[in-house]
Amino acid sequence: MLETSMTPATLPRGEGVALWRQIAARLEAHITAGELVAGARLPTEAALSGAFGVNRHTIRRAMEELAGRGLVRVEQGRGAFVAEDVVEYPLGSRTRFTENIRAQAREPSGRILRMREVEAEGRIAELLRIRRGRPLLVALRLGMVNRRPVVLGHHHLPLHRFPRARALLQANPSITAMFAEHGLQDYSRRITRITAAMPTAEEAGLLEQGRSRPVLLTEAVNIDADGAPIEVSIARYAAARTQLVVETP
Amino acid sequence: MLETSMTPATLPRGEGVALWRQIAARLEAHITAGELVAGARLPTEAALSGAFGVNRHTIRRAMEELAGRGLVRVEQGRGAFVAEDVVEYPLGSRTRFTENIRAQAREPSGRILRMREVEAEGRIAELLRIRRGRPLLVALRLGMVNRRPVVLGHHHLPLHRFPRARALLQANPSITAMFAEHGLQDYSRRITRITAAMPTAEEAGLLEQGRSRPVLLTEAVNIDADGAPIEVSIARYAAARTQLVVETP
DNA sequence: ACAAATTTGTTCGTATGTATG
DNA sequence: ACATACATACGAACAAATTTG
Repeated sequence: MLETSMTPATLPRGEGVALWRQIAARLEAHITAGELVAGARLPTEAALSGAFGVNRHTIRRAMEELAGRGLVRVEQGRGAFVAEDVVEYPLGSRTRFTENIRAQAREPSGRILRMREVEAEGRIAELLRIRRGRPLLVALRLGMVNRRPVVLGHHHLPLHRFPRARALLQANPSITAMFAEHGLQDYSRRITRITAAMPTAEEAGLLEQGRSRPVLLTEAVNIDADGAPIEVSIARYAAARTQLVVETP
Repeated sequence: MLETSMTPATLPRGEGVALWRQIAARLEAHITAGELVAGARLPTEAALSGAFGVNRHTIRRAMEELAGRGLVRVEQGRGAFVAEDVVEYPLGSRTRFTENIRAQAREPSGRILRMREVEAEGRIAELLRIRRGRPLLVALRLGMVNRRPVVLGHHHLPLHRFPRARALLQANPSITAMFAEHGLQDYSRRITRITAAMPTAEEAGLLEQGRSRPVLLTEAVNIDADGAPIEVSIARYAAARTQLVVETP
């Protein structure tokens, strides 16, 4: 294991390479060599500081580096883990969460966290091209890949078009399936706006990421075959685990 | 400053126009008049409530109005700021910084901050489809809109194909112009990968944004008419000022 | 690592004027 | 004339986030 292969405790000091860099490089080598598989837990900071004969701060600095580069993920009170590989999320007209994840040989899942009915207003009403005051269902959905949360999306659905949305989503947390149950076999994504932001405490918790890591923020409009908007989603992706990919043919 | 021009503390009360509306209107006038430039910080709620002689709640109600209309952005623990206009950055095959900004009736500019020659390696070599060790020019370019920095890009250019890149960029910091000078009239963007990250201190400084605000991180590959990669750029966008837009026709 | 200061966010309660039926 | 609802405005206290030392 790690302790055995890296206990050669003596790191060269004062030779121009900071200790934390050397430690980060060693840990990285272990990870890329596959000795530590994705999701595996690293030794505690205390254990590492003992093994390398350095202060815990030095270990933390190395971890920070690795976390910053997305190789490990540190969770307060739990430990440090080898980062899962990044989910690629193509943004094409036929963007489907489930299909896309399956295509990457991963296991998609989802959960509806909250649903509430509101009146359409402002920007959402405008994007959906409906009048203000029309009833909307707003579903908060957590999308997961290999059981790890990746995306938190607010889905705005016009209830006059999808009257059974609430019940259907209750039973099956797939937006696509809900559309299909309403007779909508095909839809496409028309526009996606992307920016980045810091998560709220709740968002960070749900996405299982630190408060200090950013989220990708997207606003997307889905349309039916006739070009009529059917859904507006505002989604937050754990940036450390997601890469949006735009291919232009 | 603000205090002087708006201290006429006495707002007409009981004349049919709510205090918070009057305050919102005044603040709006200051903003649209350009006395408060984009990104500038407004006085604190306490200061404003003192200046106008009203309760803090009344100020907050006015702020809420302005924030709702997107004129200001309020951040807990930090203050209220005049909203910067967001640059829309379409990610299509013909993505050109200069043209795009001009199309939004804004003034684009750019500056080459650093250039250095390196040997192609790892991922960059792979994306450019050249052998490792081939000479590359890496140009660090700061893209600005209306004189505000927006994007910081590392442009990786194969020197065997663009031997005069360095001199040309020195004279004119436009990548497109440099391509044209080498006889490349048209090129297109093939793929863009997008994620988000926190900036380093240097990046934050150059982008004139706080270290606690995220950047959009993109990796893009540009190709010539024959589909051969000609440039790989790794760019960081000030997320608060940028929206990447993907339209799918 | 910790504490202090600053600033916005939230939640009580109170009071007043206006429109409605 | 009265009751009710609603928006406006003020006050106090506390919570939460950020910055600074």
